[in-house]
Amino acid sequence: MQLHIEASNGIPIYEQICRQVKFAIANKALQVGEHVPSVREMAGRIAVNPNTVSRAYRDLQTDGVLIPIRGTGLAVTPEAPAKCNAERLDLIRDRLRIVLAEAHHNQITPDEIRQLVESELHRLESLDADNSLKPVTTGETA
Amino acid sequence: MQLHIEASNGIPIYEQICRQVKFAIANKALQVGEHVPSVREMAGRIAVNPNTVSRAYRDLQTDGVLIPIRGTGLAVTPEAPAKCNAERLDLIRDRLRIVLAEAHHNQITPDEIRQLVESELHRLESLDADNSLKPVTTGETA
DNA sequence: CCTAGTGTCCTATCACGATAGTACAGTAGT
DNA sequence: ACTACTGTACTATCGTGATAGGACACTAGG
Repeated sequence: MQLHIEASNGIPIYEQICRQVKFAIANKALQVGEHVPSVREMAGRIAVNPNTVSRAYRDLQTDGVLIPIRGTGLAVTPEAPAKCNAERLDLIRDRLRIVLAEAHHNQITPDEIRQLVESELHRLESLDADNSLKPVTTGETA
Repeated sequence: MQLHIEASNGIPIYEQICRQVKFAIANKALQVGEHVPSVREMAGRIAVNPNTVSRAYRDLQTDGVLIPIRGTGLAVTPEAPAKCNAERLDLIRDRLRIVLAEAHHNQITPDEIRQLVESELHRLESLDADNSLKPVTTGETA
C-alpha cells in the first residue's frame, strides 16, 4: 500500500487517494478484510492533512469499498475487488478521454497522438529500467 | 476562431482559453497581425466572465503571443506562430504524461493503454462522422 | 479502569478560480 | 466634441480544496 501523490496534477488530493486505494484493491495489494492505513498514519506518510485523508475514506465508504469497524479502522469490503476491477480501466479512460478530446478539437492528428503515446510509454519504461538498475542511489550524477 | 470550453475538465477556464488561442494560431485560424476577439465579445461568446478572458489575454501577452494596440484590441505578434507551433504538441504531451504516469503507477499495462487510446480515437472519429452527416440539426430525436 | 489507538465532527483560516459590477485611459468613426 | 468601442484595474463575493486544531464516541490491550 504505497501511494504516489502529485502535489498538483489537476486532481484533488482526496480524489487521488480514492483512486489509488481502488487501484491497490484491483491489483490485490489490498485484500478483502484487510485494514487500510489509519487516517493519521496515511496523512503522515504522504505529508497531507488528516482531514484530507478522512475525506477520501469517507468517499470510499460511499462507494462501498471500505466499511468502518468502530474503534478499529476501515476494512476492505467483500464487494470491493469486483467494483475496483470493473473501475480499473474506466478511471484511466475518463482522464484519457479529456486529453484526447482536447487534442482532437485542436487538429492534432490521430497519428501524432499515437506518436506522443508511444514516446511517453517508452519514457516510462526507461524510467523503470533506471530505477531497477540503481535502486538505492538518490539520483545525483555529480 | 471558435473555442471549446469545458465547464470543468480540471483545467482552469483562463488556461483553456490560452491554450486554444495558441492552437488557433498554430493551425493558422488566427494570422499574424489579426485581432483576437475583444474581451467582452469573447466572454459573451463562451458564456464566461470578462475578467476571466482578460486574465487569459494577459497571460498570452506575457508569453509574447499577443500585443496590445491601445484602444483597438490585441493583435497576434509576428513571433507567435513560431512559438505556438513549437508548443503545439507539448501542450498535449504534458497533459498526456500525467494520465499515462498515473496509469503506469497503477499497473495498467502498455497494451491496455494502447487499447484505450485506439478506442477513444475511434470514438472521436465516429463523433465527427455523426456531425458531418447532420450538420444542421440540433440533436433532438423526438 | 485506563491509555492509546481507531473514525468522525466541527469551526476557522487560507489560496485559487470565477463571478459581478464599476471605473478609467485610450482610440476610431461620426 | 461625442459616442462607442478597445484594454485595464479595482473591490467584493462565492465555492472548493486544503490546512490547522480541537473535541467526541468507540474499542483493543494492558
